[in-house]
Amino acid sequence: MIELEQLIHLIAFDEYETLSKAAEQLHISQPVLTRSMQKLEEELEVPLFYRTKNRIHFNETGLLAVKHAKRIVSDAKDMKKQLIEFDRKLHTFSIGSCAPAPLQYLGQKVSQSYPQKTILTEIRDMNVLITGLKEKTYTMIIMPYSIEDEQIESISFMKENLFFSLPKSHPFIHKKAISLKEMDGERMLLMSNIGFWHQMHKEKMPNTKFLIQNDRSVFYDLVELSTLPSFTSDYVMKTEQMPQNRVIIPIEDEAAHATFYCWYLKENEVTLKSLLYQL
Amino acid sequence: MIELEQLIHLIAFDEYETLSKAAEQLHISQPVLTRSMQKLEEELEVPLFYRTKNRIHFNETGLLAVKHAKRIVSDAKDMKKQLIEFDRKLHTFSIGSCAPAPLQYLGQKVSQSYPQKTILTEIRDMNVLITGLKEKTYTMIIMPYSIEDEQIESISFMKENLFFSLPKSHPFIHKKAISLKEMDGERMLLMSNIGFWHQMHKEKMPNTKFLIQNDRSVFYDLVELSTLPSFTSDYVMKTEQMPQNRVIIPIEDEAAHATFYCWYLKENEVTLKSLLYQL
DNA sequence: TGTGCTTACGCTGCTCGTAACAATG
DNA sequence: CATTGTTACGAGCAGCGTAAGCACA
Repeated sequence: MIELEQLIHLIAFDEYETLSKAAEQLHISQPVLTRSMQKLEEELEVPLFYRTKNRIHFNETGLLAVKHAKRIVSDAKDMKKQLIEFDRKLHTFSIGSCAPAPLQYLGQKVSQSYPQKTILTEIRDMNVLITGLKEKTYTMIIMPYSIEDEQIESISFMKENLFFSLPKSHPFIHKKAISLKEMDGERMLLMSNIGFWHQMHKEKMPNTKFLIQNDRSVFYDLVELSTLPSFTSDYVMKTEQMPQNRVIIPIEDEAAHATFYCWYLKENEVTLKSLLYQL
Repeated sequence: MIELEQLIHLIAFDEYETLSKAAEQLHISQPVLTRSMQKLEEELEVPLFYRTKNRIHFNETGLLAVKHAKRIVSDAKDMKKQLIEFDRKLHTFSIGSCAPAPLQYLGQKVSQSYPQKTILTEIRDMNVLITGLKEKTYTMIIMPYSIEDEQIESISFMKENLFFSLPKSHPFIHKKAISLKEMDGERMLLMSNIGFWHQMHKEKMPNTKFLIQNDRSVFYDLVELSTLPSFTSDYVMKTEQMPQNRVIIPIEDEAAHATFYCWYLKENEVTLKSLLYQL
């Protein structure tokens, strides 16, 4: 059987035009190349070169052989790449989410249920998530509504309710609840990367100027030191310390109350059983 | 780089299910297979097997690896086959003809012009010839009419005229010429494998019973020893000895006079120059 | 106890690089 | 005489098979 190494030599000779140069590029001695090509011809049982005493170049069969060789060698390299990628996916639990809170929660649960797996989490637009789930980029996605179709199953696993976080100087601090519309028109602090909540804010509060913060600690500093209103949620309040100088007021709108669902492919139900049991 | 041999081992293990059986089939010792598979895993940088102390079988990645391996190995084997076939075609001058006489003539010319080439000659139906020329099964074909299109060029190179060969007892022996129609209705001796002439005979002499002979020497014996009419041609008479007891009469019909043309692909014009010059 | 995989070990022979040689321009 | 390809030669080690070890049914 021919060897891949011989094919690599062949391709190098095609590229560098003389055996000497090819040998140099391959970091082998030139006689090795001579023999390698001789042996390849023997094994293929066809001549691949025209030879004169100190010059060698491809004949037509040789040129055809190069084409085959390139394909085979690239296939072999592809094989390695694809297997590594496949193996990586086997050991990765990939979660895509429409919002940060349920992602954080689910991430914890997954790392408990599958301690040997790498966990990969992302916040993305909902249409991207659905495509990704079907294409198996994601093992599981988190969505704010449920589904049940031929491929996909879903279960609810947490709720999140938004609140206004107002400075004590704010005129609304004595209200029992406030609507988004009532608050619209001010300037507000807002974290970036909050998934579908961001879209909701833009829609329901079109006249508000959101001062978007990428850095979590900067955001909290500003909440503490400024009189700008901001949002918070019951999940955030459970997991993070609240500043003292703020009044928390419920939001009336339906849109500020989300129920989150895990979506997963039915074909993965068995593998996911232990996790689903936890939720 | 992985080796094709390792992939062959992998495929054998897939087929025979235990290393021992695969090793036996491959005519190698079993430890060689153990090491070969270990090394393959190392080089691919992924585990391919589940192992217990005395049992080994594929994991999911391994099954995928087998698929890749099968493709690569079969490609490598294909490479050899295709190169051999390509090389063979390079050294073969293949002629297809509609009739035997011009084929014999052209065959001689070709073997003079390309003494290093293998010459392959066939008599086939004309539509088969044309397809074969386009598909490069034939280097050149011989047809009874000319052509000139985008791909194909043709030149005339010989004529052949048929004659009746009659026993001296035949009533027509004093005629200057006879038509096919006049002779129709008798029994006649005919060689097989005479290409398009056969079709012509059947069309122009529908009431004649042709006694077809496969063996050339039997045909000549019958011509000599029987009183059955037969055909001959100016080309045949030039190259073969004529029996004494026969009278040769020209045939009137156009259909009994053929001009033969070499057809070849324009792209081959350069390669064929020395031959074309001879014709 | 037989089957199957892995590891240990020693030997063979393959393949490497160096060197010498031949041809070419 | 610099460049290139082929052949000769000796050394090193890669990979082979045998044998021993270990687990399992």
